Amino acid sequence: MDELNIIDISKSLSNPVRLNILNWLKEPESNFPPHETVKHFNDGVCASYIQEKTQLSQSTISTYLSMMEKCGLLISTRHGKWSYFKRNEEVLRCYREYFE
Amino acid sequence: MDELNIIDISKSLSNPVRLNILNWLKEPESNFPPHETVKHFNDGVCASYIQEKTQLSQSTISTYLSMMEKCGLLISTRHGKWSYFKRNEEVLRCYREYFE
DNA sequence: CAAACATATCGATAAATCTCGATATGTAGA
DNA sequence: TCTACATATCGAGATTTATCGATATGTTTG
Repeated sequence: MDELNIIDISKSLSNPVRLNILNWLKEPESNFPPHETVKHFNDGVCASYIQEKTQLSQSTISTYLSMMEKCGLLISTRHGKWSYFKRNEEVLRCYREYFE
Repeated sequence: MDELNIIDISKSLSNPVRLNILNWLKEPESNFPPHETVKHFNDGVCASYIQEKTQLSQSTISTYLSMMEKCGLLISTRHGKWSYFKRNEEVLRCYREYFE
């Protein structure tokens, strides 16, 4: 992992809401209600559930999720009209290893 | 390590100059000239050497080093009129573990 | 195709950060 | 105590980030 990515990941992690999102996604079952059309959390949690939990505006959360995806922290998957987001554990591992 | 500290550490790490400083301090011998009054790097590197290497102003680097110390990333030690800075490996370990 | 809905993008404004020069503080030595 | 020097702090302007409402895009279904 190169330095540019480390900077962008660190920027994502330097905001409490974004840090919360990353933490909530560790255990979607206990932090979010079940999805209606998808019966599992294999691809993570849909954006609207995350937005609802944060109490910030839809546009803000969409921007946050997008920047977290761009730097690699999250993986997004589109199912119909919903976008699901889950943690990218491999990128997180690389980020940790950078500081070893 | 609580969330507040994670935020402040992430902020420190989200600036390329500060990230460089942290990396340089991994190997002071190969990144800095020897000190004159102190014959080792046991307490890290003095602020003026770091400032010189970054090419930023003295006040900027002093602020950077201070914020990196406040969040725990660095340990500072005063020897006479010089302040030495070294990595705080324990805090770095806690930071890494937070994301496991 | 039209309506409904989830998400993304576009300005805009307020707040925070970056970075500096100027100045203050602390320390060593004449 | 006076000077020199290393570091810290202050105040300010430029840049970036946070966050919003409005609007655009994409998807499903009647």
